[in-house]
Amino acid sequence: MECGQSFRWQPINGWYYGVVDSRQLKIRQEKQTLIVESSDDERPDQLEAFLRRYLDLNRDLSAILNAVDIDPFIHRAIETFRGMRILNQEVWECLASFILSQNNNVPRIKGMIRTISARFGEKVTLGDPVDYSFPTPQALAQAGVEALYDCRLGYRAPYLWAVSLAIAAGEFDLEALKSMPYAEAKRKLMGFKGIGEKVADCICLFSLGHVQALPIDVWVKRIIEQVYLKHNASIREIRQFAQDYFGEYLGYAQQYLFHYARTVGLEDMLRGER
DNA sequence: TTCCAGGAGAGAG
DNA sequence: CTCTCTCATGGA
Repeated sequence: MECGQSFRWQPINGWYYGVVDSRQLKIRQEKQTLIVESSDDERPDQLEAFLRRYLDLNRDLSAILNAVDIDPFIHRAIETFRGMRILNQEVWECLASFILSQNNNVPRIKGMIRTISARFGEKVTLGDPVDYSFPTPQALAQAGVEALYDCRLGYRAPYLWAVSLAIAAGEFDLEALKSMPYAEAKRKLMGFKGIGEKVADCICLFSLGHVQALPIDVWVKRIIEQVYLKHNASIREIRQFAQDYFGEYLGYAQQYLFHYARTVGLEDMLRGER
């Protein structure tokens, strides 16, 4: 919930509160049991099916972790954070959120998303705290680019607005994206201004199920350069190495390394070498 | 004050 | 193809 995939979860005295697909969820894990409340009036079996999908619980995690547990560095990350999974997020929210993420820090990304949700989303709550659904493309398109500037999105405002317009007008089919192979979906996404290679990979990994995708941000770049290659490298070289080295579950490997470097420290990773 | 943040577009070489 | 500059904003 806190590893930088979703910007919508907040820990409040032992629970996580978040908004997913227009419902507020309140969740807590007790050993092998997940305790869940939803603001939506939905059948328990449907909610369970939804969460299994969202939390990627139907995937054999140990098989993936065994496949990428190939050196002391990632081994330490895996034993520290075993259980962390790649979420299957709603595509539109993921796309819009990572447009806002560029050249930005996590607290402010969360703030921007909170602002546009409060202004253009719908209220959803279990009581306290109140939260808001992520605004639809139609809502943002209708709001106008000036209203998005007012949300302090900076130069990202026109990027988000243009994407909202294209989707609201039916010029871009989000559903079609889901059935495309990785390379095609990525290329399609990069057609938008404001979506470059890194953001496209985030969308592919966090909402389209392409676990081979590798978002290369400043942290992943540092990790591959300093821990593995031992020299500065281009994005192309980093991607080629990582694909050859970690294989088909590259996206999962990346998330463990990324989270370890950010929370424990890159220095600690480097010291971990014998 | 200066630096940096889950980058990307535009232009130059 | 790669390199460089610039783009808002706010927290450290």
